[in-house]
Amino acid sequence: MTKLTKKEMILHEAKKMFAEHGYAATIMDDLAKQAGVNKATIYYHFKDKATLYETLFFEAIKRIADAVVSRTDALETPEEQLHAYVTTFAEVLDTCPHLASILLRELASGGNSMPKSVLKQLLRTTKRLAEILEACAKKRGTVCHEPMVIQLMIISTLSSFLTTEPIRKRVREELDPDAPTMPAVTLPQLADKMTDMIRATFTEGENG
Amino acid sequence: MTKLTKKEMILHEAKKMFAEHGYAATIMDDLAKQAGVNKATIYYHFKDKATLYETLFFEAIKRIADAVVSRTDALETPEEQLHAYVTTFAEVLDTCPHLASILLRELASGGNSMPKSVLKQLLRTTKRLAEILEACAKKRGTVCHEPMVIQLMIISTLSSFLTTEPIRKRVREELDPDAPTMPAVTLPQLADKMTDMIRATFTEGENG
DNA sequence: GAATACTAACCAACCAGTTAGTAGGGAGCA
DNA sequence: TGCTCCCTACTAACTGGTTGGTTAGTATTC
Repeated sequence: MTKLTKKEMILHEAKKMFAEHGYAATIMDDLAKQAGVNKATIYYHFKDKATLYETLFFEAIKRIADAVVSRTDALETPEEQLHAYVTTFAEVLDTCPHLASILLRELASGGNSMPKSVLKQLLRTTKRLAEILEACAKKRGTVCHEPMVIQLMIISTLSSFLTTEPIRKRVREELDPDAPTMPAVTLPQLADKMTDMIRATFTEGENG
Repeated sequence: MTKLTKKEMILHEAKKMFAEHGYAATIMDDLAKQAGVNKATIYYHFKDKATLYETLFFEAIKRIADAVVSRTDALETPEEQLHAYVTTFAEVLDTCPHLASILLRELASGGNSMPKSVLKQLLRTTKRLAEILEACAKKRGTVCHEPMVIQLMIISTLSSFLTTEPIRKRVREELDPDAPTMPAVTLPQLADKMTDMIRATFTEGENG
């Protein structure tokens, strides 16, 4: 690993801290200390706390959107595309688990502090998923389910799976060592399982 | 609606504010103003900010756990129980949508600030779900899937459905009026759909 | 008179953001 | 080569508004 510049150190530590503590509870003095930098250096590189957050959030979400769109575009059948969609989402979240926390927090606050730029990237993925689901539905002669529900399900489930590892550990250690805290499931397995579940909503058929 | 006591007003407004802004960004002066109460009155009724949060969080989570356990206990078949489980979760969250935000935020932070008392209540529901899923699996001769994954999926999906209404509105208004922002789906419908999806994981069979 | 419910005013710590200034390196010039 | 000028990157120290929590005291009820 090559030595990081101070600006990179700030970005790196900020991602961690925003994920761990949330926007409000991330303190700029602490960030400076963590990054091994004078506080004013942060303000030299970034306008203010909000801008720093936006920069970070946008980069991460764009990485997901790009990956999801390009990976699904390369495939033929909508079923393969669906699988690639979920798996890619999972993979990118896994390489940047901080994003999972940040996303969940944004969901929690109803997107209060979600910049428009970020929302646009998110919408890119939603539209891609909508196309895929519609193609799936058409093929089987059923209706296309509301894609945003599926989208929400995918994001929130994958994200919370990643973020709750410490909770599950606490449950095992403090409360009940025999609790069903899914020791064996991995993220790719979860992605596969979710793909299956979504596919099943088509074969099950509509009863509503 | 009968007039609320000051203590009740504090609890009521606090729930709203913790949900909307999160723990750190909820300011006690603002809370006092919102509740129409002197700030010292809050500290007369509650030891400190953390205790207020705990009290509130515990009451809400206990309400869910009680409802889920008693409602599922009253039913015979595991399929009915599963449906009741999801539906009850959805109903209670719906009557107290603030809890959804708070839960998501706790998931996001890996349960950092989750009191043990709350965790215990949550574990009660997880164990109940594990029993139900095991019964489902036994009946069909398949394996019991990791119940905590299903639990996470249920909680995070229902919660984010409730909390993201403002985001979806923003998408429609600011970005794209034709975006697939699920205008027609209601919470009970979502609960039904999720029940179906979970059931499907049993009939689909194991391929791993 | 003692307990309960409440308040105005206060305080110390905290924290986002600023200021005024330094170190160092490169371009232009004699 | 030596000099000035400027620019980028960075810092120690400060500021002023904010915020969790306290205090000392009042009104009311039992």
